[in-house]
Amino acid sequence: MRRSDSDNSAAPADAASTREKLLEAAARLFLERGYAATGVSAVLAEAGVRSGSMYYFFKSKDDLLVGVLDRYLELLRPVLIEPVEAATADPIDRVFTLLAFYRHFLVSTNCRLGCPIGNLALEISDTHEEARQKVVQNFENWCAVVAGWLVDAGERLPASCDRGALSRYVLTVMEGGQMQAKAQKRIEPYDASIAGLRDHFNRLEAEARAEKERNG
Amino acid sequence: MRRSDSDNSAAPADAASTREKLLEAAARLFLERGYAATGVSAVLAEAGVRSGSMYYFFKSKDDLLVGVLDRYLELLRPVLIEPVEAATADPIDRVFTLLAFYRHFLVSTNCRLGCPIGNLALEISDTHEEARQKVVQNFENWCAVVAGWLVDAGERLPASCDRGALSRYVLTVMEGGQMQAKAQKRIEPYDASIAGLRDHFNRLEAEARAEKERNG
DNA sequence: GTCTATAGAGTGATAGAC
DNA sequence: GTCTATCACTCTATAGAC
Repeated sequence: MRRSDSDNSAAPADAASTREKLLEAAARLFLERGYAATGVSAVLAEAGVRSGSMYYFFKSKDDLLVGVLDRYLELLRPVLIEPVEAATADPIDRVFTLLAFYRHFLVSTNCRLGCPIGNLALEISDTHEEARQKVVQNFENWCAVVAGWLVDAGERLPASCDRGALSRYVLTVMEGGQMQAKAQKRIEPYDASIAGLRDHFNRLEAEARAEKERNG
Repeated sequence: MRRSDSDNSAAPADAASTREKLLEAAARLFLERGYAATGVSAVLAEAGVRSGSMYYFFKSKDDLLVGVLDRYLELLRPVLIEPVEAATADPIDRVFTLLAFYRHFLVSTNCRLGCPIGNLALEISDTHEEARQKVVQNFENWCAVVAGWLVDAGERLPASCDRGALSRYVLTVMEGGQMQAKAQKRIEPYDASIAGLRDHFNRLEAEARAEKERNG
């Protein structure tokens, strides 16, 4: 399957690179300005790509959005989860290390941007069905990882504590905290939200310890 | 100041009504489609008003957005707080009655729309400064009311518990829960979020009771 | 696969008569 | 205060040469 000899059609050059540049530019602009407020022409300018090329890879602006959300699905583990697991061994600490990663991103952008998935979730869920499903998948995968850590925490959480439900609660607090940080352009609301969650975890861990003592 | 005799200029007819219709239409459409995705012409059609009239009351689309957020500031007490306080006397229960009001709104729209303020918060905070400040004011007023209830709860919460911080945490959970409900088009994620918060409150109340016992 | 050129509809906003 | 008409621009998307 060499393409160098008699393949005189569609010479791919670096096809991946063009597609990549479009996804990267679109992701950045959708995050900075929102989906509807970002014109295709802005994506093209940012990517240094011409209209014809974009519509070769993506059949519409909507399709580009779906591509961006697919990219986020791919990036979850290498960009977020693996660094967290490498940095932190303790399963409960991993949850808060993950939340600290988001904090770092917030601070490094002066709290202007917020969560890429969360922003799109609210903007497009009711009007772009395919993209909405990708948002849900992003949330699901995120929660599955966190739920795994909570399962790893074993007896450090009460036996009655539903790990899946708690992982979704962690997402709730993370997104709610980022929303307020973005609105206020200050990190404090995010920190306060995580502190609230930390307090909740402390109480869950205390209950688990008491449980353990009672049972010998 | 009668306007019926020699006032041959700018006969106000029902000026308020036109402005009102525009705000109502804009609020509905911004909620259903988002700010950027809503054209001025759609607002005009929905309100049954012509372009010239709109630009008499609002100097730009942005200005209309600010007007909508001002309207939400006005509506907080009559539409949300007063009904909650009328329905529920217990200060801590009032918090969860308020959260149940949002649940009702979510369910009644099949979880399609979410929180009007939260949606706009993420869409416009980074690009529309004046509107962003109105969003912040909406959040502040909401939290001030909730914080007041938490203060009313007195010794039912631990002495060390910061009521203002807790009110913001309640907002965090409410917004994060609505985001997931909207993304999934199901009420369950919202209910699970509120259940998580309820569990946290239960533990805070338990600690307050233990505190009280210790101190006589 | 990439380019240019452009279609065709829609955008926010304004002017000026009434 | 409301109306019509319209400007100047941007939007997404496509056609067809290379």
